[in-house]
Amino acid sequence: MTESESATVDLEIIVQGAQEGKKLELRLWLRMLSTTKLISQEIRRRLRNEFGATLPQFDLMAQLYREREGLRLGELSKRTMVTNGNVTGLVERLETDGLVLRVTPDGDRRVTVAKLTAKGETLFSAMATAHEGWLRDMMADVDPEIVNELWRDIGLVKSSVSNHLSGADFD
Amino acid sequence: MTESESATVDLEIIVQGAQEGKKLELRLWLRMLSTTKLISQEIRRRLRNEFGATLPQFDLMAQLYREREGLRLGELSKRTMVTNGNVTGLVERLETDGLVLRVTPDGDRRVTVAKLTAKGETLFSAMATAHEGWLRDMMADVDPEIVNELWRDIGLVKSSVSNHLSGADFD
DNA sequence: GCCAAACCTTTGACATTTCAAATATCGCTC
DNA sequence: GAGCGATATTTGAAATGTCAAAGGTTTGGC
Repeated sequence: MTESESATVDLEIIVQGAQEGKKLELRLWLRMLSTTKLISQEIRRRLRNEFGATLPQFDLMAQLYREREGLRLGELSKRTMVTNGNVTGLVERLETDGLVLRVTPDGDRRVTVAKLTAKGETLFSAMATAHEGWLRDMMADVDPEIVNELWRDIGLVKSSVSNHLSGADFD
Repeated sequence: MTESESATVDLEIIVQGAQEGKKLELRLWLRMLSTTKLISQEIRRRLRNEFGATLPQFDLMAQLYREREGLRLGELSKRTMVTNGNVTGLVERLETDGLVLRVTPDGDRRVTVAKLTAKGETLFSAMATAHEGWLRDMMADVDPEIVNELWRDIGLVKSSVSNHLSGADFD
């Protein structure tokens, strides 16, 4: 029935020779990537089954939920880490579904501001509650202390990566 | 250098109220996700600029590089965590580029086996070397001890998640 | 006021992604 | 040896994703 046959897949197979103390970073990366994919797929499946929504839509609405006055599309693009062109279509579809509203402010006609509708706020609120529970469940076997450490240490990775990007990625 | 002001996008904004000891799992997830996106985008950019390849193509070739005799498409699908239908198109394009070969074994005509060509092996070998270096560079500021810990602890997360999937997904 | 540079969004071409349904083949039972 | 269920891949529709180029708008220098 499910399309994915058996899913404890292992992207990490690529490495295999890394246990000798070399390629630690590659090994970590592959495990991060496969774990993230696993969690994403689970969340996507549940969002779809229980709310008929997609993960990118959820991500976008999450940003708008925090900014009730709405956000410019460029700002949405930065916060969701999605390209401008992509945001255009995403917002378009959400507007069709009546979850998001698009407005052009008087001051600057280059700008489009997206904003959650009442319907959008209601839906997102429900999804967010469920979403948080799913994550708690999925990570139930992990000691909260470890969760905390991971949060802190992944922050170190994020900082390091941010400081070693090739493309000009600055504000 | 904290990532807060300089360009490092922040999916984590969704949380904000989590620092009080609640929603630890959500907070971790958002940081994992944003970090993974950041690294993925950097790798994608470099693969594109330096090799004219895409990340999914690289992932797929990585699996084939480890199995010189080739892999069935279903097996490729599992290992790359990509759906069957997706693998079809991916392999199709790689074959067009002369990097991969498709063969139907005599024994079972339902099956398609994909295999790297000599050209594919040469290209992947170069990409893999570069790829490993990129990761080492990006994580250069992180203590190797921490990298090791992260690898181990993310393994705990992965296990926990695997044991709490809704779809029947076991090996 | 004018114009060039900068800014914001959209568009278009293409690749990737999922899901569900369709195809094709194999294995087994009778 | 006909057919049924299981297996393996492909196909098709819709959404997401990147990138580059094109469209409007605004701004600043003159």
